[in-house]
Amino acid sequence: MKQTPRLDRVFHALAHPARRRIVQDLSRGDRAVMQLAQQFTMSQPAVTKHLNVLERAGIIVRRRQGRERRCRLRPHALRASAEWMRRCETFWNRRLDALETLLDTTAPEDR
Amino acid sequence: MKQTPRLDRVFHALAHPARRRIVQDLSRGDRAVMQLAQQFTMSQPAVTKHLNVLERAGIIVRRRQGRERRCRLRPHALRASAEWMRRCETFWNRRLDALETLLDTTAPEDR
DNA sequence: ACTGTATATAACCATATGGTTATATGAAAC
DNA sequence: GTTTCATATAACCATATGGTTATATACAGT
Repeated sequence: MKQTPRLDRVFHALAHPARRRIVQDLSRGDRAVMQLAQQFTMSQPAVTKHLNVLERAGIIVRRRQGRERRCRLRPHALRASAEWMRRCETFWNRRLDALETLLDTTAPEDR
Repeated sequence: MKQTPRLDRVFHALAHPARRRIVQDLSRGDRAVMQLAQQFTMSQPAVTKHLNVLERAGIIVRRRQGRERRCRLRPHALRASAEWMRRCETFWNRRLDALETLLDTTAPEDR
């Protein structure tokens, strides 16, 4: 994934349980990297890599604060992906509605 | 990803543009594999692989019909993922609300 | 300046992903 | 039964992913 568009990156970022857990944690407030890393068995560099993935997806930002780097969620970044899924369901429902209408109008006696 | 839970598989499945395109196409109606493959420059086996990913995620099902195999969307499979994202936003909004309340009550003069 | 703490980077490794071509299978048509 | 069409599988390849350990960097405290 060299220069992948947002949707790719966001969905990919959310496809890993560790990253989802990070996101959920951040949805309750900002966290330093160590605070996040403590919850996992994996090494600190591994956590940093996950944070990089989330940052590239636009889901989080990191800013220095003293010697820590605090991570903050930008849930706005999830919007497009959520929209995509919603739209998909909408189409589907419209399809179901159409089917129902069809059944109602063309073959009521079959039901 | 050996025995990954649903969320992992669904998000991963949606992280590829070809697979999202397939899903969008299927949201307009069932399609045979060839019908789907024609839209892409990639080979038919590549498309089959993408369909496998979508099927393992529970997003589509395939059934024989004559010598074709028709693909059908099961948008229900997207539900859990959409919910997850929605919940994440909800937490975030609650946090913003709390912050606002805090600002209102503790330091109205700073605004 | 020196030490410790927080985080990032480098180098490495095993496995997964996404693609290819060639071939096998399954049902249809002749 | 042989051919043909639709699809899947096998074998292969390059690159990406997710992890590790060791090391570098950045700031804080003394």
